[in-house]
Amino acid sequence: MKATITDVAKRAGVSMKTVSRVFNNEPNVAEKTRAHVKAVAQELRYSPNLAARSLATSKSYLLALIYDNPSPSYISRIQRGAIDACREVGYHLVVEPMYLTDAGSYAETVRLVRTVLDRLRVDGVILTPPLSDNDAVLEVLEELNIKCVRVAPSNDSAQPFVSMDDVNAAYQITQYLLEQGHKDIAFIRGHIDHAATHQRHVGFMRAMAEADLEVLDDFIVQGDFSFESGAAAARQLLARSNSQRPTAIFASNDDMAAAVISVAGQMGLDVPGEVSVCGFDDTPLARVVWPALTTVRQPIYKMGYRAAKELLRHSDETPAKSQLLDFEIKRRNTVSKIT
Amino acid sequence: MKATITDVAKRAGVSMKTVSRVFNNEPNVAEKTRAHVKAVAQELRYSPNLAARSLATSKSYLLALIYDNPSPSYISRIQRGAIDACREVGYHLVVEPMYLTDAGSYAETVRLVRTVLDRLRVDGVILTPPLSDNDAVLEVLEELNIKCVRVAPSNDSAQPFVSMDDVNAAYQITQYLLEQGHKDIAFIRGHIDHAATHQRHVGFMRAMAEADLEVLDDFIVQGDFSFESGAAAARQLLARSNSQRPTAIFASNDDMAAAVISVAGQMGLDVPGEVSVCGFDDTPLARVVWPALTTVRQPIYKMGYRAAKELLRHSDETPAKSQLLDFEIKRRNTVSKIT
DNA sequence: TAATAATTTGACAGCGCTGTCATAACTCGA
DNA sequence: TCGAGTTATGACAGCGCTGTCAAATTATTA
Repeated sequence: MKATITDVAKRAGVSMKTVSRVFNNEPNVAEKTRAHVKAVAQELRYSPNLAARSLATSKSYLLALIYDNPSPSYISRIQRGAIDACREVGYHLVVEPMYLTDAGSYAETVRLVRTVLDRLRVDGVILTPPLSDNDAVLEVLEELNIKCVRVAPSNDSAQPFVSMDDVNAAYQITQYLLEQGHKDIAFIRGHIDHAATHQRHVGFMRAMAEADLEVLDDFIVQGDFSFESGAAAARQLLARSNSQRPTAIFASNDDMAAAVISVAGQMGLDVPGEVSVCGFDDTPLARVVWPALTTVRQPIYKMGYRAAKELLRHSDETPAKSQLLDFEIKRRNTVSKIT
Repeated sequence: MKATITDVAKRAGVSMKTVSRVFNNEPNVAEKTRAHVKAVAQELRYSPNLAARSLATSKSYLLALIYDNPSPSYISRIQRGAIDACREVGYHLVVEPMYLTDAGSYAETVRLVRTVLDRLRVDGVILTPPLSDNDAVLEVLEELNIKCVRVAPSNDSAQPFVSMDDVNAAYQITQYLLEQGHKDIAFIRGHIDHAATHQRHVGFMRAMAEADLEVLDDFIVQGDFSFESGAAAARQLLARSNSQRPTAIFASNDDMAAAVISVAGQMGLDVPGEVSVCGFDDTPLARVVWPALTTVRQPIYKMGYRAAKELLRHSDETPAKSQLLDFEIKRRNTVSKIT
């Protein structure tokens, strides 16, 4: 049915091994032979069988993206980046969501990770937050001896990671608020399991401290990155009387920021006239809400790309390297100057 | 390093074949033997090697999700459904985005599909719109003899599909608008390549026709499912003077509907007081905009699940079966009664 | 030109599993 | 108790490829 390497070899009048060499770009094949084999292969529509290759080399030519993150836009950007990197070298990406809550017990999830990896024997794993900080998962990976790159982790296990400087980004966007004359700035924290939650908080506090501004306890509200939690936080913050109300709210992601805008609208408060808002992430949502959200653009696609790239690197070259990517403050229309 | 079937066989004092039988739930193994083998396998932390299995059976235990759809939320719901179905039988999902425009020429994309499938030899493919109607891709699949299930297609190639009744859904939501007393209803069409675009249009027209209402040409505006296209359409529709303006706008997806709400807000028009809006899809966005959007809930997760399930069915059972799933009208806050 | 080195090629085993088919071990009824 | 029928088990080849290592060919040098 499908042409095999043997077919090509026979037809080209060479050994299987030579065909193999050609398809793996190995050296020591005469240019003439190489061209000929390629031609024959093309003619026969031959393409190597991954399974056989995999069995022979004990590599799977597969990377896994393991995630437990409810944001489709985040995941899909990571995914896209990873796939693009995979394609450059003929790899493929298998996606494995791990919804800890769904699966019942925590231990059960770890077991699922193990099962999946045990069977597939992928050549590398990309872990997104909050899984990138999950020690149990990391342990399984180590035990199974599978390379992994973590996206935006906080703890420093030995594993390499790709990340951006969340602290600095939060610091900078807070500074921007400060420059616009805001002093009474509230902060909505993200999900407590995410490393970024703490980092962004730290960045915010640092900027405020440097400006010698005190932050009221009441102006720090815990959210969980969901729209609903943002709405609840906003209601709490905006319910105050005029003089008591923050002039700006920095929500630590876009969903929560969108909720703030929405709640403000419902309460008849003009954004950015009466209250300024910033988010974090630059999800598609940020451009879709009105007014368009001032936020931090995370290089999410690039993180996925770089993570996969790192996994795909021949490890005999330079040692694994973690990377910090650039972010960008997107000034749009939800922040006004205070005079 | 990793335990193989031979190790288990030796340790359990049986042949490899018996171990194999146990792991494939084949009959004709004594209960006692079965239990013993399982115990030994557990002890050795054995799990079968997919690649070897794949080579021996010429099945890959892999399904592919091939898509060319810019909506992360759509894709991620399909993906999730498909993965859940895969897990039930130990399969895995590899994702392969195909961005026709990115790749340059159209032919090149088809070539990419072929390359990817040629190498991976997945056991089945799920195609989402608009790829589900792409004849060139379908042809490649046929030629490679790979099973496929299409999600929400329009044309009827022989391939099975999962879908919902878009015509009927559009019909029903239009009727709902009609029941609320609206007569001047505008419709924003989706991307012209998507089958759903036409189906929803048909449903809308049917409801209007049955109510003996004429639809002005100007009240049918072409969009492309993007927020921006929805905004443009909305500006055009809402710029009219009061008496000329539609009292309701039915956008054929949520992104465009969100744009309508946003533009209305910018123009100082109250939603739903002065203009009612409905969308289609029930994306997360629908609950996040304000007021919350009245829309049609598509069973997207379920489509992914069913599509994979169909692919995974032993084809010797009943023949391939296409399925039409249920939708649901979500009445939220963007439609008001006209008196 | 012969000897040596470098390059190119191929034979063959084996990666871990399952399909086929033969054999062994049981049932059970007469 | 003996075979016929049934169930349980195993030997072995081979899926399509690559790693190893030896052989053949070509290039280089003295």
